[in-house]
Amino acid sequence: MTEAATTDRADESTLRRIAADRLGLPHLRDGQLAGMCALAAGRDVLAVMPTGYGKSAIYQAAALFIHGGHGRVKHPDGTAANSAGRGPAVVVSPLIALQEDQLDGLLEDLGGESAVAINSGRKDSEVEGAWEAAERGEAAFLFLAPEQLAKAETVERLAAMNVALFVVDEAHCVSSWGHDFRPDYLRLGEVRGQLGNPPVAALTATASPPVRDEIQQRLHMLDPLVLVHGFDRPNIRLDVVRHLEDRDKERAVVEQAAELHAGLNGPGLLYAATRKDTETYAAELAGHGLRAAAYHAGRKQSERDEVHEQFLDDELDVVVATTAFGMGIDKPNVRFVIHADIPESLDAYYQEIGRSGRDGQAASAVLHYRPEDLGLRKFFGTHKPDEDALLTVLTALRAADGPVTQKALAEQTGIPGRRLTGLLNELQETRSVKTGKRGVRLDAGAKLPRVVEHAVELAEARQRVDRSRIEMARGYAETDACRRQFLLGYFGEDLREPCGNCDNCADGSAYEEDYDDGAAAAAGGEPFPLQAAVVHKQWGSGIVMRHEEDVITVLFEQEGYKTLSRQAVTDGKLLTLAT
DNA sequence: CGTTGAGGATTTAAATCCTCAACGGTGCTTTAAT
Repeated sequence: MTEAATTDRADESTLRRIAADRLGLPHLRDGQLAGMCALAAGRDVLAVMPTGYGKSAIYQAAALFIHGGHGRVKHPDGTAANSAGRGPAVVVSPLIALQEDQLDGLLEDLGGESAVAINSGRKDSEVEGAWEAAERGEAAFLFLAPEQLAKAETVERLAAMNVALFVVDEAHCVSSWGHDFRPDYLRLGEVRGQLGNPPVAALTATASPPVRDEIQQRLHMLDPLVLVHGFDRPNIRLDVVRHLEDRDKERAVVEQAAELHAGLNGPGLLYAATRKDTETYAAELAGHGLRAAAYHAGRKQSERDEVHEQFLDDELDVVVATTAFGMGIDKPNVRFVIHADIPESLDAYYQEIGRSGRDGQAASAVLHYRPEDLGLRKFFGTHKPDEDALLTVLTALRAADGPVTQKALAEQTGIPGRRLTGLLNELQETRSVKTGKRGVRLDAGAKLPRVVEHAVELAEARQRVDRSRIEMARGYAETDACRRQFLLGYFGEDLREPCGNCDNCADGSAYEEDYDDGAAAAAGGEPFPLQAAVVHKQWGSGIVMRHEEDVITVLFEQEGYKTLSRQAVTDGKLLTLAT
């Protein structure tokens, strides 16, 4: 024990030295060193920290530590690995632009070919050069998108070089994109296995408890160290403006942008739900004399780059954007974030408003809300499984004798690769279909129509959870209580007092009808305290997320967020504390 | 689920009302045609 403790301290000082000397970080913030130590010792780490806090330093220092030969990493299955320490950290990043940013930063600090990237934006010769730098042991970091890891050759080539760490940046994408938009995100846990189960670092700026759980599960993380830091952003003022008519909302949004820009004397973001709306708002703001530009995925890459650059250089007052704008943006002086339409979840909302006030100065987040706007979010979240296609895939799997590679399956069924991945993800949820080293296979005893049915049920369950997340966003918009208490509660943080910096605190409604949690708990009157694990007769196990005067909100694993009447809970004995 | 725009019907024959279909976000990669 003592020996191990001494060694840990030695590692700690080595990591501090690496951070200071090689990454230019002489002072580490809360959680950074703990994360580095855990990773360097082979433990998985999930870091939930805002952009600019220094999440990346966690994996960077740990990777340099291992890559430099300090590693004595033991994999969770007990096998030793990386004693030579020459393999790179594989960093999965959702956007090529983010890969390039990270790469530039590392090359500035470390030089040479210490970091490389593999993506479609590079010439074949560059890609081959990157591979060779990694194979020589020169590159300590290799950046790529999850789609690259969908290619068997890529995974095989990586597996041959003793990967030091498996890093998933913007890890909330696993949960938010993996289920439809970018299905390769759901394969990362398997890929990790094929790479010999290196320690995983999952990094994200925002993730509510169920999203954290899903990240851990999908990446096959074992007993990870979960670090949550820098979550509350008290300098961001929170407001919600409710509207009945669309026209009134539109006018109010434009006026508000002009007012906030003048009042806070700085640039801001305006988020709208559709591309068309971003164009309309940008034109109207320009009519008010503001330097405004629209940003969405339908614009040319060159135009998007220009908007991005102008914004960073303070040459724009407002960027009007869809959700396409923002990931990786680290601009300190963004003074306001206005939402013309409510986002699909508070996870998305918190991430978007978190782009303001990074410098700690006063900033403002205003949500313009109409209940009707939730309809579009429901539509975006509606993806019913294609039962015929599922059956086609299952039939092909049944016909095959033993495991089939995905490539063969694609040829056989005529379903293109990406779509097939999505279908296989849905089928794998049922556990009747599994992916092994030699390919995909179907359980011998499985009844095909039953498997399809099961896959549909699971997809529907997921959709129920998504709907409940939309309902939580509605709850935020409609609450009379402190907005910050609501938001932080959603992320599992307990803010004891109303914040004093939101509209409901300002008009006093946050102090009325206040169900005093602390007092009730102290008096022994609250049988289900915040964060308590509970079991519901019908909905199974969950966690208490929120108390109000007459209702309790519980997050159920299978059903999502449910609001229960306190009366019914007390009278009907619906809930029991989990043991 | 809600908004929008086209087209037809109605009636203040030039504007208004109605119905119904279409549409709505996020990015990787690879390939074919200029």
